[in-house]
Amino acid sequence: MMPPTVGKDELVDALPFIDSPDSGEAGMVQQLLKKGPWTAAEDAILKDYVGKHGEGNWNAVRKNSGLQRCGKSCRLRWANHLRPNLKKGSFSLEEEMLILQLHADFGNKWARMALHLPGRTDNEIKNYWNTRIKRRLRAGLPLYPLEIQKQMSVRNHRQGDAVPWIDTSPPALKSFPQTPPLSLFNSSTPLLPQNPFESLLQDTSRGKNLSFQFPVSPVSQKSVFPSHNFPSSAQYGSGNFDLGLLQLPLQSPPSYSVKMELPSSQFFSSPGGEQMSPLPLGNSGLLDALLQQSHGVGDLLSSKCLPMDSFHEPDCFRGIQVKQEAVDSWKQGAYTLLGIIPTPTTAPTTIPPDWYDNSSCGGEFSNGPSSVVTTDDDIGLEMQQLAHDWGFGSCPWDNMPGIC
DNA sequence: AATCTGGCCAACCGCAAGTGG
DNA sequence: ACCACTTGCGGTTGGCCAGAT
Repeated sequence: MMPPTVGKDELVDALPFIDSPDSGEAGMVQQLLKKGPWTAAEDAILKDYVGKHGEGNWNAVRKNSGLQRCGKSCRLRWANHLRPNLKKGSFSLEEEMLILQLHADFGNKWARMALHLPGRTDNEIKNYWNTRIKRRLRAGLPLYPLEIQKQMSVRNHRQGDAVPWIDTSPPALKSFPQTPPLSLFNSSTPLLPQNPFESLLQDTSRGKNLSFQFPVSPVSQKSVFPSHNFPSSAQYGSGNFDLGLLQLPLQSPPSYSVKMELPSSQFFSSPGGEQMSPLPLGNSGLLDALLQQSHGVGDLLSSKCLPMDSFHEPDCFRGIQVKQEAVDSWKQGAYTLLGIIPTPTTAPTTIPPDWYDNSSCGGEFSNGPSSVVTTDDDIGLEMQQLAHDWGFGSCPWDNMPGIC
């Protein structure tokens, strides 16, 4: 195998501060090429040269100007520091927001981003971003403000292409809140005393601590994520159970995930879901979905997909139903919460077959734009057990493609 | 006062694409 | 088509500085 070709400049670059061969001609006089910070004198020489000869042909700069710098170094110095109309100083707020948007659009395409920021260089933008990333990752904050995440989600879903993946790894549990628990089935009490996603709506790009609150069964006082920390449905027991408020640091909401592994019961107030406290529609797909699911329960009841009895206990549900309206918002990039994995404690329930057709075991079932959101990754196994308990010889969905 | 740490930034490095002989 | 060279890009490194310890 032939060794890779190495450009002259790279040879030069590999030998800092020492003599290096010039221009490939054998026996040429060795020239000393300097590295490191540029001096004002060198800048002046480069400026003068480019002023007379224009940009480009950077190796000629070295040859003709007397500068002891390689062509690459000259080009970089000119592009980043000497060329006219360069902006210096910190990025303005507008520039920062534009960078966020551009990064969401392009990813780490610094040069492309720089085209949209007159006077700024790719190196500047890259440095800004890298610094920002480190800072926010350290702080456990999402890289993008919610609004941009939503836009990414919309775009990603429409285009079906990959976008820079946001780490949705489980946030570490920081603390249990002191909020008095709510009774889930106290009809006079809204399920959610406040919009738990309110903080999500804040601009998080400027260092605000981002967190949100999900009501969660105290039985499972471990963590909303990861899902396997949740107890199985049996552990919820029956009848009323209280919700605690679990405060989670949010690294980033899923950008376009169709899988939100949350305890389904947290979203259910009472049969029909009418007591779900109103949440602002349109601020996020998740909010939309929450609204939709609250309606969806009622629709499920009315369509008799599930027996009424199923709704008498919170532990009937292992998933969240969101009706067709949610599909529309999903098509616009909203998070998907569609479908339900019913696990009634008393009777088997027919799951409409078109609700699932692929996806992985338990965690997610989907049907085109729809998706079933489940509470834990073991649901497939649980469902098999339920099928057994319900008297099926085998799990009725065993033969469904993609369902294990 | 000395040391440590993190932020910031300029510059370097390696690779790939483009170009011309 | 091949090769040498140039150019551009994105990742990484290292030095400087300020604030914290």
